[in-house]
Amino acid sequence: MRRRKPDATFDAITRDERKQRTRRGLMDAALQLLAGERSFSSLSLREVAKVGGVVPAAFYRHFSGMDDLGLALVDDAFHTLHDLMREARTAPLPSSNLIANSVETFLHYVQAHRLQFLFLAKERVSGSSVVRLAIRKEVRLWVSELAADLAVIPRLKRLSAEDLRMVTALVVQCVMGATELMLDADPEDEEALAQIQRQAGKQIMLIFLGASQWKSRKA
Amino acid sequence: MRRRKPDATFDAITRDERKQRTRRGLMDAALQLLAGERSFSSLSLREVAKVGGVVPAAFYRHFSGMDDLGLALVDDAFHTLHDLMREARTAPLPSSNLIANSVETFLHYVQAHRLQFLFLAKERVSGSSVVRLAIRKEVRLWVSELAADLAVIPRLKRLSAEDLRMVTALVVQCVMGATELMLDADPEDEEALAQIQRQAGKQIMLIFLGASQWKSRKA
DNA sequence: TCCATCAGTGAACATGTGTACACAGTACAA
DNA sequence: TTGTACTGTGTACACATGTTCACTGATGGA
Repeated sequence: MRRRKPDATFDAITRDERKQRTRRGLMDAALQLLAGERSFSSLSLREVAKVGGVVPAAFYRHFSGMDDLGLALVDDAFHTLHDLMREARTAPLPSSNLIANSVETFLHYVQAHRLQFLFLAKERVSGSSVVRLAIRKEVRLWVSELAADLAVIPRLKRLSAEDLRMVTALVVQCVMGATELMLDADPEDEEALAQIQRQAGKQIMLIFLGASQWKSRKA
Repeated sequence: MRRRKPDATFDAITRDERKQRTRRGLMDAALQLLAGERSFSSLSLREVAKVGGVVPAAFYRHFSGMDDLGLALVDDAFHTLHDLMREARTAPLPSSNLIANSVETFLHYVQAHRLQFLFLAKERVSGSSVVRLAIRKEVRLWVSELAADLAVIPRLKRLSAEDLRMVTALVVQCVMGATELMLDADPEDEEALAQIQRQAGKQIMLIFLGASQWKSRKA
């Protein structure tokens, strides 16, 4: 019997490894189906199983149902996002046009993980309540982290905690909006993508401009 | 045998009127089903027909399919929104805290037409491409209108057309974000709603603050 | 070597789905 | 009053769906 599979390396195919692979396959199948105009809640278990190259019943060996798959996708996507944030924090900070650079970095990242962010953008607002709440929780967490990061910027130091969070929420909203636009745009159309990126950059700069003047007006 | 309709007047039931009524019934049925955690694309024609109090086949007397119903709902919802805008334009303009007032008015309106805005918020990002594109088109139109309205504000007069649109888009994004939050919140929880409203008001004031300083920095 | 474990199979089920059709009752124009 | 147009009904069909079950065959520990 054949044990060689045309894999990258000699297959050290432990059973667990194989299981992880089909699990991943199911998740990718769902993402791929989502890439079109479908929404996660309109996907059927059988459909996902078929694209994942597995019989419906086998689906249950990995997930208890579609909701479970959804939660796994949420975890996965935010893991990706978390990686970006960590990476960005340890990178050198050219304070000259930090904002434009950050926005550019972020949106490139979105492009590179298009399907995952597409999933998040869609299900954040329309998914089953389990999935939706999971996403919202993670987004809130993200806002908190970002607020902590922004707190060290001199111009924003004077803001109260509440106002800082308000500003951060606005920034995140702006970024999410730009993300949605990018996901809706043709991924090949470089110019359109650049345009979206430019506008988002301007908007965030404007927010910071407003924020730097904020307290003085209230005081 | 048909049920009595407890209408305001004796029913002067012309046939057209009756037809409009069941058509409306189907649209309301869809909205009501959407009120839960469902998304429009996961609704079935039969389901809508049942809640609308009509047999599946009768559905086709009013819509050619679910997509058609979706488009009708988009039209309807934006008609509602358009009414608000017109109303707001003709209202007296207390320029003192115009922003806070406008935000309050808008968000109250959202509450009053909860189901329609819920539909828009969900399908804007996740629906079938026909419905989604229809919504995006209307939103762009709305941004244009709003930009024209904002162009007369003294502080914003100096902005270029492109920058004005950029600012307006940011305002709209902020409002849509607040709308989503309201739709997710418990409609009974007055305090939570007020909190969302307050934050949105602050955010928009901050945007205007930034906008009023914008050109001077570029010049 | 042997054998328990377990990812994946294939068939079966009850139910839900979109759509088509002939039909029924009635508003309305003639 | 009569006839027609038309909204809504009931039934039927072919197919998709979620979930279950007994099964198979390879893996990997003993």
